[in-house]
Amino acid sequence: MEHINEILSLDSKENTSHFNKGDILQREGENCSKVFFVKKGLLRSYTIDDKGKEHIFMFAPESWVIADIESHQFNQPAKLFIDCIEESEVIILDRSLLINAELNMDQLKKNANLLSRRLAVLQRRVILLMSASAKERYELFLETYPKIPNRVPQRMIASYLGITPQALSTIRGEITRKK
Amino acid sequence: MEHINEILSLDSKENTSHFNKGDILQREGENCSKVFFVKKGLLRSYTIDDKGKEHIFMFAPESWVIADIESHQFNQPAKLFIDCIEESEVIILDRSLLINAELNMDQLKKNANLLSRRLAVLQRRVILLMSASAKERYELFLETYPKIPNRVPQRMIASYLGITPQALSTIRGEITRKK
DNA sequence: GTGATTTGTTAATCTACATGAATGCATAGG
DNA sequence: CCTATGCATTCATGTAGATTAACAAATCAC
Repeated sequence: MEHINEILSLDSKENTSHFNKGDILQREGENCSKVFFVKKGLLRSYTIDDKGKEHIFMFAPESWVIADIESHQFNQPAKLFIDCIEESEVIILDRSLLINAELNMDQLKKNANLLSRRLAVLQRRVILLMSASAKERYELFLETYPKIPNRVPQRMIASYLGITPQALSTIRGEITRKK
Repeated sequence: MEHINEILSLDSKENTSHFNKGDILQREGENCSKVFFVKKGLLRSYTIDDKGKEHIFMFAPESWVIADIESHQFNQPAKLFIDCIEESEVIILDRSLLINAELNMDQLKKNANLLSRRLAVLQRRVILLMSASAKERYELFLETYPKIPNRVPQRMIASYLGITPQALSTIRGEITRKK
């Protein structure tokens, strides 16, 4: 998979910022057009609904890109919070760089491929949310992202799956009991 | 919004195929790498789960593009069915055209923008599926796609929202009763 | 190290939505 | 034209997962 630093041929050292666990890189409502490339560590993006409940949209481990594309595209203030689950090193880019940059053909094609991948993943996620039970979604999550669960508290996995920590705990109980 | 025929500067008449209501353009399991641009009419893509239940992934009215990006990206047989809700005129392209075509800079940038739009829409959809009630999702659907409901049976709207036709009927009852 | 906060688990209850079945209407096909 | 099939609605019942609460274990703050 192509990565944004390859695409833009970034000099990584100069552009890298360092963050501690819990540091918030973007807040809901902020006027923000940043794109975050994770060199090291683990970020997440999430919304907080009217009842104060968090809903994790995605995790971004090493070499992933994370951004609030909806807000960028519709020129709205940020809908997503983005923060650090672990101590992280992050390259922060402005979206305009990706739009206006003098990218060559090859870089543009890589970028299109990166976007297509994300689309593919989201297509799968939507279909799962509509058609699969919480247990099925959890099991598929473990298969698809086997490294994430070791680095992330259960309650965040529950939040990503769209269920409560209690429900996830029960599911985990069922799975281990069966073995 | 840029459209795929602009991007590729297609001679639309030569490439257009005609379909009747109910015609199926792609079936699950097929080895398929097509992209469909809707010149006229209305298509939809959907999965059928183990219990035989349909889950509509998207509607594609005039000037929209519809494809099974997940299957394309991961080189898998199609997961989605694609068929006609209305009599339609469709430009069928092979995905390879979009990858390998000698697109110029401008076309590539338009394509990236098109992909970003779709990502933005899917980001919103995932967040809604996780955080909003069926009623909220229905009301937002009406706001976002005000023309679709007139052209599509209720059961398909229900399927798109991830609920049963009965549940949607009850919601509609509540809404009209309040007015 | 000690108290305080966060986390994971279990259990009792509640609720949004699914399921299944019955009914009236529309549309289609012979 | 009449019958058959599909569609929307309503209602009775079932259920996955939410909510609330209680508790033990882990982590954090100082």
